[in-house]
Amino acid sequence: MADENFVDALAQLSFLVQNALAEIAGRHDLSLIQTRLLGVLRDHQPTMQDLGRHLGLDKSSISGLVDRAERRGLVTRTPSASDRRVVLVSITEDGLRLARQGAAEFAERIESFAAGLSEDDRRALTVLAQRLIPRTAPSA
Amino acid sequence: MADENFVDALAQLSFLVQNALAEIAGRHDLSLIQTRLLGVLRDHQPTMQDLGRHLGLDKSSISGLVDRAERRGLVTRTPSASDRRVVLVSITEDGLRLARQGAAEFAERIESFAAGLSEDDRRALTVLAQRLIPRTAPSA
DNA sequence: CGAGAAGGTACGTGGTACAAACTAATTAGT
DNA sequence: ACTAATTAGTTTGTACCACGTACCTTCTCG
Repeated sequence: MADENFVDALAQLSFLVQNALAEIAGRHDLSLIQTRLLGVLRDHQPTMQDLGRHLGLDKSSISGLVDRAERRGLVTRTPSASDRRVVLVSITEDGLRLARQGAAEFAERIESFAAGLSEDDRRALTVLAQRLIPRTAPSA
Repeated sequence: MADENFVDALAQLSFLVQNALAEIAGRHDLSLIQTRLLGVLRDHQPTMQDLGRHLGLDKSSISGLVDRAERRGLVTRTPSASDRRVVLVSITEDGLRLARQGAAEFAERIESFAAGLSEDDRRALTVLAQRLIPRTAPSA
């Protein structure tokens, strides 16, 4: 396939972005998955199971993930009023602050990569990227 | 920043690609990092330290990684002739086969995402992506 | 009410990553 | 040339991440 370059470019770009993400997360002593956890919790107060779906993880993995985040005071568990089996996970003030700062640093980093791109280039890249992304792609 | 969309699109795209990679690797009972290991070894016969640089890992992490891959017969260690401290890592036939097949499946998957893109779109995306990638970005 | 389904947790296993301590081989300094 | 410092790799200990399994509690449905 002459499309080797295309596939390669996307792969390298994905590593570039993920490495930036991991590096920034690490600066705050967070792993990539913990960062994603906080990212999800910024806009939702899901059940453990919801989290599993969002992050593509088994429920037992979520237990541990939330355990560790809770131990660090980034997240809290609340029993659901309507179903006593269910646990709702929320972000704390500390967690929220971390999430916001991480997001800002990430945006800044991406911008720095894109320093050589014009406004039009960025728009074009944004549109092309969005056309590749199916409806249910996981977010940060 | 009105560039929120830009950053978001790149982040989502990176997750899309990485998830595809991880899923395909998992199909062959490989982790993402093992896949990258095989990818590097396809074109090089590096020392442990070289590998650490390529993959951005500590030498102790490389030891374990190569250990596990060697146990599965995907990789071999060879002592260097010129420096008896050094170990050269090579891919085996089995490893090579796995790497090639994985790469093919990955390319196919990416193509399927890009099904809606014209030839021109792909070229444009490739060029834009390459302009974001510094010369020393890690490869698959 | 009783059987089974659903939500979470606990535990065991294995991969991943790092730092620190260690061995062996090479290179530098005098 | 001989010691001192450096370099390559491994080992060990710790922590995180992910999964499957077993288990407990709570719901739901017949």
